[in-house]
Amino acid sequence: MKSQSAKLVPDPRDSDERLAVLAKALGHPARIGIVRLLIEKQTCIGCDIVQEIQLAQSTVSEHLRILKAAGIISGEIERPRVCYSLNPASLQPLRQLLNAVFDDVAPNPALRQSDRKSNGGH
Amino acid sequence: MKSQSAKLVPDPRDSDERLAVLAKALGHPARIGIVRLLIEKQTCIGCDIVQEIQLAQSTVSEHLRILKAAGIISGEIERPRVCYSLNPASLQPLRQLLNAVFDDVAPNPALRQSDRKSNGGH
DNA sequence: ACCGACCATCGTCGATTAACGATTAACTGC
DNA sequence: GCAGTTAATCGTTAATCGACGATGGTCGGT
Repeated sequence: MKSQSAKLVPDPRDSDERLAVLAKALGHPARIGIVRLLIEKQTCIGCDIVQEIQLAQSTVSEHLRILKAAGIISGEIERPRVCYSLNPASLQPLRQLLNAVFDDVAPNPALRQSDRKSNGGH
Repeated sequence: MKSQSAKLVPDPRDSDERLAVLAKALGHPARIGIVRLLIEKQTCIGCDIVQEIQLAQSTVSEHLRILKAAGIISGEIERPRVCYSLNPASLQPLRQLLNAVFDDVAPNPALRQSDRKSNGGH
């Protein structure tokens, strides 16, 4: 038994995996388009997505499935339609990573961004 | 003639493509790990990345190539090493999209999320 | 009770990706 | 010049992805 159920020290690799799943789910133009569509219309959308994204219905359905699996969107059944909506909280980790890239080392309170780009010599 | 050289109206699909490239480049745990490593150490790193990421040198090199191709990192040759560093500006579009996901759902006063899930009738 | 709308799933195909070892290239130091 | 270090590249293999049509299931309307 490896007995790793107790997560005293959160392995960064664990987090990497989750972040990669999120990023990968966004790693396709059609899925970016779906997300953008949901940002715009905000309210849930049904088969309109198939109209907007120029792909076969089954293909769009697959993209929706991937986004759903990553937790980025959620579909609410509303017969005979399905209403999709964004799940902003799910993207929080990825957002934090990107913010960290900008703030250089933001999440670490010890390292201020006083010398952000200075990095004088090297 | 399709005459699409003049971009009077920026096609959103164009942007989708670029965003997807960025997201896809981040869509792998090893590459997330590299980015995180660069956030931490900030200063450029050489072959230490191979040490940190538990993969063969050639594999790590390939991941670095993908990140470089997406513009997320850049490598500065410093023989016999190569110094890698993050390219924060490249991630700006993706960051903006994620911020839009958060902002657009919340601050819209017209559509409160009071009946987000309730959605009684329709 | 049937038809049509909407969506998910399955199976398939080609294209792409991930990983590795082996090799090559560029430079440092002796 | 030769050996050592570090990266990039090549070639191969297995796995995954993307797209599609076809199929089936659930509801609303007539």
